[in-house]
Amino acid sequence: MNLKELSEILGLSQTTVSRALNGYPEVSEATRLRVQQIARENNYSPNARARGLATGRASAIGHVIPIGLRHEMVNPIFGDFISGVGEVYAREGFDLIMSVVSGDEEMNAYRNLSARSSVDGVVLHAPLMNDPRIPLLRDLEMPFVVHGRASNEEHPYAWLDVNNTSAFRRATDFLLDLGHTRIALINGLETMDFAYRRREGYVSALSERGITFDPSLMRADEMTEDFGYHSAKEMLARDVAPSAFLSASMICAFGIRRAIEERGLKMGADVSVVTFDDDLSYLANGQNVPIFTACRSSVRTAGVRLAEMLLRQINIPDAPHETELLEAELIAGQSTGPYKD
Amino acid sequence: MNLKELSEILGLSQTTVSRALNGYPEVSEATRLRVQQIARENNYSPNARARGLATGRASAIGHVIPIGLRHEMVNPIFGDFISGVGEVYAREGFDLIMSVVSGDEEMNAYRNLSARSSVDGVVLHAPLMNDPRIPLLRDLEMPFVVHGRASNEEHPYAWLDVNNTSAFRRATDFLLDLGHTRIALINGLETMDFAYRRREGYVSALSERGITFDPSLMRADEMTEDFGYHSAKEMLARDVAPSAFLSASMICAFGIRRAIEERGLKMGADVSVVTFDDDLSYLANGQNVPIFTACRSSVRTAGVRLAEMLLRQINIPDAPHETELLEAELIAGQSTGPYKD
DNA sequence: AGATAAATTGAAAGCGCTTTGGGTGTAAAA
DNA sequence: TTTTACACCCAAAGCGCTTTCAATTTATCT
Repeated sequence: MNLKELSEILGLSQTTVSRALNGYPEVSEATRLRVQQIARENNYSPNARARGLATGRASAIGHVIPIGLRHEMVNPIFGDFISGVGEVYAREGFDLIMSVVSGDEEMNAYRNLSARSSVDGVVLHAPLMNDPRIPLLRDLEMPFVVHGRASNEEHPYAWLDVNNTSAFRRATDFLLDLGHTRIALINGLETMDFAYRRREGYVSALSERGITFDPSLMRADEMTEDFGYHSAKEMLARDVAPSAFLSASMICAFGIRRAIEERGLKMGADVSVVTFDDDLSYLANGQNVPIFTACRSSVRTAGVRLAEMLLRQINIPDAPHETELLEAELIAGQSTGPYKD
Repeated sequence: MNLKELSEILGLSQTTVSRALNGYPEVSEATRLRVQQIARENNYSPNARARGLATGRASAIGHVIPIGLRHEMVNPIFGDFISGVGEVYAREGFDLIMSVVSGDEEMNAYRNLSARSSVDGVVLHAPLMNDPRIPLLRDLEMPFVVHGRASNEEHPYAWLDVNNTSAFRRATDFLLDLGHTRIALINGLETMDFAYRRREGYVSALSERGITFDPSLMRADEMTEDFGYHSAKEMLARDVAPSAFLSASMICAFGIRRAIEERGLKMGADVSVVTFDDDLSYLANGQNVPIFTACRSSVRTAGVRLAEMLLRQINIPDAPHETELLEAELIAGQSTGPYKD
């Protein structure tokens, strides 16, 4: 069923039918109703490509997902984030186009989306401190929003980020207040902007209390269960072991807990753990009483906000770049307790 | 840069340029090279929508992700599965279009993709035992492949599934061989086909040894850490507690381990656990020695195969429906040991 | 009633590509 | 030399929609 057929059924021109369906005022209310009625009965929806060709808009947003060395987005937060943006796209009539490419093809993927003009804008994931994708997108004049920030980018751009620095500063303070002084940091890869900022928060909280950070208590890598486990295991085996851990993800925190319990210690009593918690739908941090004391910030909500921000930017191209900084909640759970000698 | 401009630069007709770029034989090798060269220099890629309109093919595959009551796909396996299919799409020049919709809108989402003809085919996720989406897609004459199976569907269709029944039968046998007889099943929602089949495997293994299954040892729900924890906690508190658990997902298994250790027991020694392991990139089951004894089957590989299967089906529409049944590996880890009184 | 304005509707162009159905020129065959 | 074949290239139609511009009808005003 296409416009032509539909208009023949109705005995109207394609023009009028198109107008009726798209809410233009030059069509009488009576015919509009009739058109909508018959369109529904015949299960008509305009062909997406034809409409796009005619309007010059794609009604689609691109998400480029690199795989290979950097796995960051093929990761636990991915599903929840997509569910957030996707909800907005569905509501606003946009498609979500995902390009999964090997890491070295990522820049080309953006060039391609632009050249084939298959999207109206893109969402940038997992920004690095120096992120070459940002100048590229600016060159391509492709609207974009960033989930996170790129510290060394000087021109303005639209972003939404969690205040990672303050979250980890508060988490560190929380542990310091409990009497812990040897606090380990199990971080994500520090070329990632968020990991760098978390480290900053951790280091600054320590130094404000006159504690110089101990590099041997700081590790950074991809945030797997295994990484958490092995890091904690090694540190706990030392003569002077840390009494608390700060983890960049729930998955890591599971690994840390495994190492703690394997050693016959009890999390919360003997060793404290604070983790960042992205509030994932399938990884609930306990039901009533949280398992982990955590900095919590919903990645799904971030997706919703970012999508709305991007669609606004597409509709109003020369509005100033929006930015939004979310504060994570620090929620107390069972994984922390006062320092014991 | 579009075809018209490019052909003007080259001093050729649009026809010839199009043919040169698309590998048609009616163009001399010399001009083909020249065209490709200039096209690359000018960073030309054909407009996706115009090409789609002209060819009648979308060069895109749809994935409909329901959210709301059934969260199954906004879940830990999602990222890895997408990374599998996405790799194939990228290689073959297909786009991946994702529709995130609330559960009750799912059927409409498929109708829409079809009516707007924005995809050439779809991948069906998380099939139910009676899945209304399958007859719908057949009605719409939309090519599709199913990740899993729908037990009560009688007409042939293309699918790829893990042999869930045999995997859980073998896992149960493994535990029985170790002397366990009170084995709990922590399953996914049993309206989901895979969960139903896993239960079948579990029950049949038990009955072959003359053990009638105990409904109080079987639970089914969404596979969260919390669900695993609470189920195991409750069962372990009984007078006659199970000595082994069979878990439908690593996430659940983490929760089961938590309950075990919280009770002061040791996983592997006091209580055994076998889990299904989807071989997720961020949830490695230990590095050298697996943490959990597990039925392992890579969900990423499943994605790759399914995507290839679907593209074949699109290219050769009247070929018979392909099907593929993968056997999961049963790998021995540290989470199982002989039954102790 | 006649003139003017407003409300409706249509014809046709155009979005950027592919593809059909010719053309033209050169080499091989008659 | 003329014919036939082939290699190479092009004009134009058409994919299904939106939108400009123009035409028609109906309502409003002297």
